[in-house]
Amino acid sequence: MRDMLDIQKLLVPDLLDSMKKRYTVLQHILVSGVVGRRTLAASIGSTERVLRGEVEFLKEQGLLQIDASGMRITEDGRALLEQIEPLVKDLFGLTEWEERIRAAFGLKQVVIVPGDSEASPHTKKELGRAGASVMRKLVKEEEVIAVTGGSTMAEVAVHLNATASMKSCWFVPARGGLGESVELQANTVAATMAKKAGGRYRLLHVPDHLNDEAYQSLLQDDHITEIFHFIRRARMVVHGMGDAMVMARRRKVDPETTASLQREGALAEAFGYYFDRNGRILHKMPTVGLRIEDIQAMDTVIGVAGGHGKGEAILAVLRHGHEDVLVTDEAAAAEIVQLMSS
Amino acid sequence: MRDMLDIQKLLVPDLLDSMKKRYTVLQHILVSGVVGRRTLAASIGSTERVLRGEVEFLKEQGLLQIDASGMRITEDGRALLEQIEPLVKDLFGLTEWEERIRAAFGLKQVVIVPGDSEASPHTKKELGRAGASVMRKLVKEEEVIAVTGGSTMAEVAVHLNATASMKSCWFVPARGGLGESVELQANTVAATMAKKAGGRYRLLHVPDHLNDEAYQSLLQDDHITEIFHFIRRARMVVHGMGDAMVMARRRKVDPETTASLQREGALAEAFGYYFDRNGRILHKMPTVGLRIEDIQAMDTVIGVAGGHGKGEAILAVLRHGHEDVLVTDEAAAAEIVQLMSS
DNA sequence: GGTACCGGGACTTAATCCGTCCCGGTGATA
DNA sequence: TATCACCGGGACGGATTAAGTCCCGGTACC
Repeated sequence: MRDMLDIQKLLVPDLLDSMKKRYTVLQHILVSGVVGRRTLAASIGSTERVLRGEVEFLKEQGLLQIDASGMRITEDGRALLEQIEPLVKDLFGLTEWEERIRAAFGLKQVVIVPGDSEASPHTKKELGRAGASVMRKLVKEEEVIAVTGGSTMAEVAVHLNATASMKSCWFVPARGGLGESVELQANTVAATMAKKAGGRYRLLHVPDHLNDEAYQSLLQDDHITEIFHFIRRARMVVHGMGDAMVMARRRKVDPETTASLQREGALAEAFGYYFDRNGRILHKMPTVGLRIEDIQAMDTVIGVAGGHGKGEAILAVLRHGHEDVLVTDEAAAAEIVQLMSS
Repeated sequence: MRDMLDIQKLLVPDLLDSMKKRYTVLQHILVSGVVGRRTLAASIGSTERVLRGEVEFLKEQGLLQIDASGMRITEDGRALLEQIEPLVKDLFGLTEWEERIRAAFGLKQVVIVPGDSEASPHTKKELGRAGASVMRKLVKEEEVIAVTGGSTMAEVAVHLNATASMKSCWFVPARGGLGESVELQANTVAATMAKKAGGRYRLLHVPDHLNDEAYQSLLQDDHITEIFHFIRRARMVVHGMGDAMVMARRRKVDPETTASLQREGALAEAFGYYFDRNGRILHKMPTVGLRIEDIQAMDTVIGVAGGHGKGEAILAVLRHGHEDVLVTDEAAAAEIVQLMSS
């Protein structure tokens, strides 16, 4: 049944909205017993005229009846409501979470796909598709888009495809990040995205963590600095999020830095920075690629991450306060919501 | 899953249409490989502009991509199509049957509810609801509506409810029909409908089958003849359909008439008449209530019947050629379609 | 190098949606 | 019993959307 809903979400998303609206109307009438149009409109938060349209439709379907004293639900309506309730919970529970998280952190948009992307490859794909879909919607012409690496971002890349705006864009890695396996590197993700989207890309072949000396000498290289500047032209960044310790290990951060991170309570990692549970950045190091001030000045910051256990990390990054869009899955969202309310 | 779709059909009736349209577009693109907008519009039978809307939507969803050489399906689109295919077959099988039966007999509308109303009480309820829904849609103000008896009609009555037009209507039995158990009698059905719909009713307390002598003496009674004339004012009749022999027995038709019916190949019964397999009326008897010429002059004739084994009878009534709307279930529809094509 | 078909932009018209206001009826209350 | 607040429904105009139609520049294939 879930499958069916997913398909409908893809094929007729606006009709699901309208289904929700009608369900809500019916639901309100059920609990109110008898209620008038204007009263109901106010309590639902709809306008009188719009509600009227819905009510007339529901009457037409025999789900509610109207007389001079107001509207009340019919037996058919009550039966339908009972039958459809689990469905609506399933469908719109996620919508409620989306809105709660969105409002709590002042985001532009939150998308939650059903399932657990850690447990199910299918959900991971869905997460990727949702991420790609958000990118498609928000991208502008002639834009530079910075992306990070990671398995989730790789999945996003796979589901991107060519649109007019995308074709005029440049894809660049947000950071060097050569520590990881090649198919998960930011460079690879940027290249894949460019290929899928019909756009162009530039790469940054530089290890992620450098000591000061090496960093300074890099800055002497004209080619490298030119790419740095190019990357900083990005107005959109799409990034994964992860557990701090897991990422430190994967990035092969040296033992003493790792120990220091641990001591300071590092919880999350995103675009090369480490965050504690309050979203404070723990670790200042010579950065290769986007700096934190670049992120802050960005038009659109899109975070994509999911899976059981990722909730805490995602929440930490959200608390840092510079995200615009979050794409996650049900498993992580459940944790986020739970942590938010505790 | 079917249940869920039925519910959705009630809340957002155009959901399936819209899904089907988009599915069809995608499907055509899949088989065509690369195809242009105008070519596709012609092959689907849609206008260019409408198709364009759908295509833009599908592009937005990442299900197809567009370049200068035409439109082609994406991997996501192909995956979705594969997932949805069995579902669509299931769903639109019924829609196709509806259209086939509708076209074959020149009906205004055919509604098929999924399931077998003989095997499942739930399907029987659905059949009733569908019948009531059709009535609601087609009824006019200040109308006289003639109804027959039977378990299906009783179910229709239960699902009727008050609308503005319905309230101004009169419900009358199409015929006397006192032979059956009281809750299935046409009189009872008419009364129930009137109560549910907020309308008024008049009854006809006369046995269904009479000999000539008794019939003539009835016509002397002013009260009775007045009701006869009232019933004949009906512009809409809603009736069940049944197996001829079963009905004859239930109506307690005398043995010699029963034998004669059997001899002549009586197959179906509807509004008191018996039909052979070609829809010819077998039996002329002094009628109490609507005469066959009344039926023929009717604006709207709605037949409601379903269940495994009823297909042949329904088909016989359809062949008689004065139906406007048929409401049936999947089990009976399957038989009808099968008999039609053989 | 020509041609036929491609997608996309633009404009107009038709239709629908929706905000707004009013009216007569009805049920509860004082 | 008189009053009043709230009921549904009718009406209407402005805004928004859908859709028919035509054109244009680009691309691919002949």
